[in-house]
Amino acid sequence: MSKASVYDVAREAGVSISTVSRSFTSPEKVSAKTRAKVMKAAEAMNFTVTHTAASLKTGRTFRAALLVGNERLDWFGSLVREGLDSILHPAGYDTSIYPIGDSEEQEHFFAELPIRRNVDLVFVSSFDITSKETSRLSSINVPIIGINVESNHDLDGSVKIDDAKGIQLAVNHLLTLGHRNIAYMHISPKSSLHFSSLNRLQGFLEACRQWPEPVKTELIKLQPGQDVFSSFISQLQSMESRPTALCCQDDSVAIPLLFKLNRFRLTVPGNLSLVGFDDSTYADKIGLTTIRQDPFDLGAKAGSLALEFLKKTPPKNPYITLDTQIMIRNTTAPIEDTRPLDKWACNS
Amino acid sequence: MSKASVYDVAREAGVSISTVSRSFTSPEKVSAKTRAKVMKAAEAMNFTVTHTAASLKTGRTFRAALLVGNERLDWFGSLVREGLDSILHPAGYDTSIYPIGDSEEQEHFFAELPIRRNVDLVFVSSFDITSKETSRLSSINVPIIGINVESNHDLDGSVKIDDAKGIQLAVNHLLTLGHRNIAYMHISPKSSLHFSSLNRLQGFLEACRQWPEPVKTELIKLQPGQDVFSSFISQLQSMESRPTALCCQDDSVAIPLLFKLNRFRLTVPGNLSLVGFDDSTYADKIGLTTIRQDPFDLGAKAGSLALEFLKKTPPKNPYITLDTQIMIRNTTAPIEDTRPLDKWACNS
DNA sequence: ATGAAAGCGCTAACAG
DNA sequence: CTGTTAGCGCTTTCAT
Repeated sequence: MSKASVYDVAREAGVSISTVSRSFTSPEKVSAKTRAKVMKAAEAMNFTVTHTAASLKTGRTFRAALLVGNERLDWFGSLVREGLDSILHPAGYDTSIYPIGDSEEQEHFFAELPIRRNVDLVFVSSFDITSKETSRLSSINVPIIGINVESNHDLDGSVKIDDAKGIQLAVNHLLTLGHRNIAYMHISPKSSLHFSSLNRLQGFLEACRQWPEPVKTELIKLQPGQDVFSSFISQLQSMESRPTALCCQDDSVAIPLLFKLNRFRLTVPGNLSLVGFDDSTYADKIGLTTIRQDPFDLGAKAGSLALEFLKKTPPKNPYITLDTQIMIRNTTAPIEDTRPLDKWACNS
Repeated sequence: MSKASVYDVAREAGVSISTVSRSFTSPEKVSAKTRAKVMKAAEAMNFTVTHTAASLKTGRTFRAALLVGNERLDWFGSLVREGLDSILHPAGYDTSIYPIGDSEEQEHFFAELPIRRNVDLVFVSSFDITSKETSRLSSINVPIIGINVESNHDLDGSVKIDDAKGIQLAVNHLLTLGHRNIAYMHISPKSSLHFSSLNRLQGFLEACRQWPEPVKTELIKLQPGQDVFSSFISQLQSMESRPTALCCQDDSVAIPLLFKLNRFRLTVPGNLSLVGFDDSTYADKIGLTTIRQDPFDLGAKAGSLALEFLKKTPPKNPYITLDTQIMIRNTTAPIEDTRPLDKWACNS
């Protein structure tokens, strides 16, 4: 039976209910002997503290909400979640996901704010939340931590990476290898106007511009759902000069492309140096040079940050930017090793 | 302020707290006019029902626990979670993950059963739980649903796929294409003795055996972390005859292998037909023939099942097996199109 | 249809 | 160190 309450345990152990309660919540306030008695009785009766009842008294729910966009939780989202949980769960917090998807759903959520008084902590992960919404969110009076969101406005804390700096790592690697004609492939921003895509694109352009020698850049747009390889080959035709290197917005475009290139005998890095972004699934096994970010760590850092707020010792700097790192593997090579791209692009 | 309670709303609306409560929990028991008043006041004061307080009275926590192994939540796990949430969240349930990892953690969890009286629903997803544990779990007296677990013992319901049947689909496809020498590549079971790997392996063997003509089979073992391609090539050397087709335990071994094969100019399906399992990330974009399962659906079905139990209308058949499907793409071809494997395998 | 009142199971003063 | 007591915010009979 799962019906034992503090009263039952108290009776069984021959103590008062407060002693039972204390044995669980602040063991140091109970003599070892008494506690032992209590614990024994509790065990025998399969007693467990009911969180919901405790919440009522303490005002803490030990719940956290993770707000995400309604896209399928991808590589990034799942890892963020895990990182968060890795910190929060041991601290006694349960995290649930609140998908804030289409704008109707979103409107409803922010109007009702169903999490008000039901969570102690709110995390907002990389979705396009307006500042009006954040400010409304802040009315629930619990710490709000952003994970990979653009602005820190009305956020108690945030953890993010510097996308522009990341792509700069990629560009500089290519420039150092001697490449002077570099393309950037990205998903058409009209459909997914996530700021981090924008930052990567701008970071790419900026990094090329800053190089002392002239660097030629080409932009390749991808419609969502469109075949990466076909788009690449098609848009190559209309370029006046062919790039020797290609930066991709993220691994999820680089990997299928790399795959098709291999399949159609276009060698990488022989014909083209290729860089991804994320260091996500398969990047390592496949040998893709890419920019590494660690979503698990983003989540974990966000969790720790949040816990600090709860301790009433507000962290000195609650706005964290994590470093990215370039993982140099087998898809980039010096320009000397690269045959001119136009040798093959036209008749493929 | 987030402090409005039923009392505040009652005062504001000029009604009793019971009326406020009823307006939210059973609106039909309140006259439309009164309800309107209540709702207006509630809105004005940003009132939201506090779940924890409600739980205390109703005995329902509106929480669910998803027990998983401690491996990183992968493609499968994340999708199961999402599917579960897609049903449970709209029904008012919050799901949190309880990683039951190393055996110490596991022991502690099952000894303490910290979720007792704290969740209304328990899901157990694909990890190796012993029947003793399941039975202990069932002592908490809430519906327990298995997702992709082997035995239904002590489980109120379960949702799974038939792994053996799935791999059979793959084998029969290859046999129909004329292949009579088929290899199976799997991760060494000593490290991950998940039953579904075992079922796939056995299903493979069984399917080959059942074919009216003699079929030669080869088993290729993979140590976790070991390079797939190197293992493949190495073990090929010691085979007396070379397979023309290869079934992989799952896409996560097929994809890197396919990639390396392409890179090293070993054509698929020209030299070898290749089949994966899962239809996971990139399988589609890359054109991998594979067996499709839908973890999202597994989760969703599990969620619906659980909800039925809560309605006190136990579903007639709570043990569901979902179908798998073969996705025929570009990595399999008739035997006539396949050059003998030994033409290239030895000098690569 | 509405209100009064009694807890749900726990924690946290406050006493002793 | 331990016990008594008063709620936390809600739901739910039971009256009216």
